Amino acid sequence: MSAKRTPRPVSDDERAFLAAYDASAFPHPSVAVDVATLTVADRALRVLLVRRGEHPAKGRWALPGGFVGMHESLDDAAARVLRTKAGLAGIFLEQLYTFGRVDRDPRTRVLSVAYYALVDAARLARALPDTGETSLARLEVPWKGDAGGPVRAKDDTGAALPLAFDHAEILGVVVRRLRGKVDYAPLGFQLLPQRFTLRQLQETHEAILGRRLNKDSFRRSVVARGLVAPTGETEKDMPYRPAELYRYARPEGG
Amino acid sequence: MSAKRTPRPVSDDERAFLAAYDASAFPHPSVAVDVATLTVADRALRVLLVRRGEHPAKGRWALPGGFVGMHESLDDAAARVLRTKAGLAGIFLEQLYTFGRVDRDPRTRVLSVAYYALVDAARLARALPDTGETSLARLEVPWKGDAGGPVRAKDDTGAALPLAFDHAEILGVVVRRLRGKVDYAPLGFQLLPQRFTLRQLQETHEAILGRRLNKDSFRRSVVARGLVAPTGETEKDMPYRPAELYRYARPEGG
DNA sequence: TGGTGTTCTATGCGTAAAGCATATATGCTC
DNA sequence: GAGCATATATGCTTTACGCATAGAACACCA
Repeated sequence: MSAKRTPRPVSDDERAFLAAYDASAFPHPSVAVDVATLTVADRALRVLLVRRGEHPAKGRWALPGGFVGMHESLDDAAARVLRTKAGLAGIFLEQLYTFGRVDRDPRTRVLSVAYYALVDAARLARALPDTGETSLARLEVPWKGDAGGPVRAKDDTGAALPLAFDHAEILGVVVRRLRGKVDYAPLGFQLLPQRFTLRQLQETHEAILGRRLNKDSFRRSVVARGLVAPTGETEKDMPYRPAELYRYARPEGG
Repeated sequence: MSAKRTPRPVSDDERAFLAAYDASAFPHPSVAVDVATLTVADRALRVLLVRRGEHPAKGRWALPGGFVGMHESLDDAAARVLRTKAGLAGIFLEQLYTFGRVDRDPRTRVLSVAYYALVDAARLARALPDTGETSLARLEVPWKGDAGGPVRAKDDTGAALPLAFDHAEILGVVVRRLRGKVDYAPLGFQLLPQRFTLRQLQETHEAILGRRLNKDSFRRSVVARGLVAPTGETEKDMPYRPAELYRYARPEGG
């Protein structure tokens, strides 16, 4: 979304209008960004949650978030949240949806512009201090067509984590978005290290989609579309035949 | 997005926090909604624009919009704009994307939550008074892959209409969204009257996609997926063999 | 009244892709 | 070197898509 600013001639008339404009003439909702940082580990889709130490919803689990400053763009605000609250920078980050129910925050009217980020599991594990105040929750979303609705996040013991605000709804939207995009957008590569096997890529897609895929069809489709390029290397220390390592290849014109 | 509000137990501790909370502690961006109302006429995708009578961007063409009130949801605000500025109610309306560049409005920091609405051309023509202050601009968007970027809106003489703010960018996003969704979401039906011929449906899809489709494949795919049901009626007063009229049929489980 | 023109609708066929099964290859362990 | 688990390659079947052809329905016109 990096659009160039196109300077526009401003008349004296308009200049006078702008000088007289009172931005605080009537109250506006507050605006926050919330970032769902996703990864795939143990064949499951996971999301980074932080335990809230402050009111409201103190003690519950929530997506990292923060209010939007007056002089930063939405994309910049989301990147700032991701950097300061998860220690991650330079990874895939895209706007998801804006949640605007009137009573979604008990403090006051707060809109949430939700973003989602994709990282490979190893990098996320390195970035995260294991303080107990963060969790990499499993997202288990049955297929059930397009119905959607909120999602349950579980820790590794299988216990459901209580989520703050409408964050369960946000997670439902993000999973459906990923499922819709994974077939044509290079999402899986963002969830893997630079070199990966085709099996890893397939398992990543399966974790997103919540269902198994046909092995041969998946491999043929991926290589026929030129999405991946072989590196010549193979994985190491496998107790069976090692697979070739591939890398992401932009399909023509990168 | 009609999520049920789930009441949550509130502790005395939290009650005290909420009572002391100062919502105006620091400045927030203003929030507006802008609605792109789309239809298909003369085999072309068209969007409803209004000429701005006030600063800023006075005299330029813009999407109908308005600020979000403190006590209305985003969806409600978009429906209100659509009702009061275009005289339309009860039609397809969905959130598109939120635009948050810092300098996108010269007055002050204004975020725009963009929505798009779909109507059939006859209904839109009935709702619109022909005052010269509104325009049903053609959207001509070449295919050029996924690159995107701003879009040009033209009136029926082919003259380009100058757009206010970043509304050309919004139109670019909405066209790409429609192109991505039309294959699997029931968008075309929203742009047609209740009864329509398969040819009309195909031309609607072609207008959205900006390219021609294969007639036989389109018909087979649509009927095989059970998206449409024949009504038994046929069109009338055609100078050639009239086609059967169909209606939208929810694919299983409606 | 019957021919002409245009579009609708149905059918068949060749190609491409997807799903599925089978066979061979490779590297580790014992 | 035998056994094992997985990778990789090949072939077959089913399904969808693009394209061409043929008959059907209606208005128009001589």
